[in-house]
Amino acid sequence: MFTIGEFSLISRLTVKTLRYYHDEGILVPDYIDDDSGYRYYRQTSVERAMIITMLRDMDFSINGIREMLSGYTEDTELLEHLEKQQHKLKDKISQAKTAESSLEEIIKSIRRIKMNTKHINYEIQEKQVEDIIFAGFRFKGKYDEVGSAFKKVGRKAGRFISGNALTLYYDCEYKENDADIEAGFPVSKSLKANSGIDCKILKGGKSVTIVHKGPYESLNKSYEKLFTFIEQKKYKSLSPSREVYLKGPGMIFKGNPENYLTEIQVLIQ
Amino acid sequence: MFTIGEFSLISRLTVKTLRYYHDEGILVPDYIDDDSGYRYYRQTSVERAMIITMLRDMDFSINGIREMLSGYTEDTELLEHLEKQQHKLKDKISQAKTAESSLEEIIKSIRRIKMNTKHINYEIQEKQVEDIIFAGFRFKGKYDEVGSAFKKVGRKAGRFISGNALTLYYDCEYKENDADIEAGFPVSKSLKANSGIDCKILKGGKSVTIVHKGPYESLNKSYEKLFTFIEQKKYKSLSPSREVYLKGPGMIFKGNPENYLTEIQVLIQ
DNA sequence: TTGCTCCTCACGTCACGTGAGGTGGC
DNA sequence: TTGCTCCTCACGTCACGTGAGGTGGC
Repeated sequence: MFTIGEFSLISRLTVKTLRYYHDEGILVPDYIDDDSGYRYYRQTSVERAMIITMLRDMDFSINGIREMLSGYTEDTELLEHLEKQQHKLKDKISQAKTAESSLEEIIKSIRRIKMNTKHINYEIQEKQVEDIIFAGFRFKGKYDEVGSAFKKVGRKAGRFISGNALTLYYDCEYKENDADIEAGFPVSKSLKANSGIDCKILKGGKSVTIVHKGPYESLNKSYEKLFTFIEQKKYKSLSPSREVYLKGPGMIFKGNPENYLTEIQVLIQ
Repeated sequence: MFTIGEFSLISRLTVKTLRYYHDEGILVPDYIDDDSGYRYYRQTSVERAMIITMLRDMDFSINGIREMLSGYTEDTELLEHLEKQQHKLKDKISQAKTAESSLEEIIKSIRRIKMNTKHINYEIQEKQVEDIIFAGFRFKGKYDEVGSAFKKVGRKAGRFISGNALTLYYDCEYKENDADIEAGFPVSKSLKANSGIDCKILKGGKSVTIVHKGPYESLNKSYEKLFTFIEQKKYKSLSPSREVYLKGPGMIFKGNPENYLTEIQVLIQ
C-alpha cells in the first residue's frame, strides 16, 4: 500500500489530481484510514492510473473516462466513443496545423521587414529613383484617410503588389483638410483602371531622400531637414513628393509608432 | 454604427463574447448610449474583431492579445511572442498526433476482436486442437490471480504473443484457494525460461469444446454441460483442461462481463 | 520539538455560456 | 400590446491549482 504521495510519484499524477479523481470516483483509493482520512493505494491501482492518464492524453473528459471504465459499455458503444474522440482529435490537429502555418507566414513577413530595415541610412541622400508601375487612388481629404485608401487599392492590386506602400502629395504646401493625395502600391504589371483606382508609370530620376524614424506626427521635422538641404544645394524640387512606408502600422499589428520608418523622396531638377 | 446584434452577425462572434471582449478591454464599442447602455460598433471595428478571432484561433490568450494589440510591443518582443506561440502549437500538434495514432491502434484492436468473435458457435463441439508453443507461468493460488500472471508473462513474451490468453487447470476438481494453474499466451517462437516463465509445446489433439458467454462466475455452467457431454459420449477427459479467453477484461477496458467469451477445451482419449 | 506529509474547505483559473429579471424602441 | 433586442448580475463549466488552517506519525 502506498500513501498518496508515493502513489503520486509512481503514477506521475499530482496529489491534487489524485484527490480530484477520488472525488470524481474514477480512481478511488484502495483503503482509507477512518481516523486520519489518509488515502492508501495498491499496486493494482497504478495500472488504472496509467489508463486514465492515457485517456486524458487523448483528451477524453473525466465523465467520458468514468463511463468507459465503468465496465458496462457495450463494444459498439465503446467504439463509437473512441471514433468520436478520434474525429475530435483529427479536427484539433487540422485546426492547429492551419493556425500554425498562418502564424508561420506572419512570422516570416515580420522577419522580412526586420531584414529590410536593418541597415538603413538615416542621413540625407542624393540618389537615383527608378521608374515604377504604380496603382493608386487619388483623393482630396485629410492625411489620415490614406489608411482606407490603401485598403481599397490593396483589395484590387492584391497579389501584384511588389513593394512598400507609398503616397504622393500633389500640394506644395501643408493642408489640414483638403490635401490632394494619391495612395497606393508599386505593382508588377499594369492593371485595368477600376472604381477610381488608376495605374500609371511613375517616372523616377534624381532625388533627395531621407528616412524618418518615428510617428507620422513628427514627419515635418524630416521634411524641414530635406527642404533646407535642397535649398542649400540650390536644387529645384518637383511635385509630387513621395512618402514610402518602410515600416508602419502594418496589416495586423499596430507596432510602436516610435519605430515607424518612412522614406521621404523629393525628385529634383 | 451597428448594434451589438448586427455586429455579432458581421464579426461571427456571439453577443456574449463581444460583451466579454468589452469587459476585457480588447474590443471596446465605438459608442455607448448613456441612457440605455446599448453598445454600438463602427465598420472599422470589424477588422479588429477579425484580427482578434484570428489570434484566438491561434490559441493566444486574451491577455496575450491585449498586449499584442496594445501597440507598444517592440518587433523583437512581438516576434518572441509569436514564436513562443508557434512552439506551443507545434507541441500541441505532435501531442495530438501521437494521441490520435494510439487511439487508432486501440480502435483497430477492438475491431479485430469484434471480427473474430462475430461468427462463434456456442454449441458443444468436437474438434482437433493444434499444437502450440506456449509461454506460461505456473502457480498455486486463487483463480483471480491469473490477471497478474498474464501481466508477468505479457511483459516477457511481448511482441511474440500470437494468440489469445489461455490458462491450464491441472486440478481435476474445483479448488477455492490452492488451485494449480498455469497462465500464459501462445507465442510465435520458443523463449528462454526466465523468472518462473517457462516455454513448452502444448500438444493438441482430439477435444471437446464449448464457448461460454458471460462472466467468469458462471463458467461452472458451461463446465457442467461439457462434462455431462463427455460422460454421455463415454470419452475420457485428459488433464489439464484449458480456458481460452476470446474476449475478456482486455488490456485497457473491462467491458461488460455479460459479453465475455471464453472457450473451454478438454482434450479427450 | 521540528519537519514532513497528509487532510478538508473555499476560492481561483480561463473564456466564455446560461439563465433570471428587467428595460427600451418599433 | 406584443415581440424583439438589449442590458446587468450572478452563477456554471472543466480539470484541476492555490493557499489557509489544521492534524498525525517519525
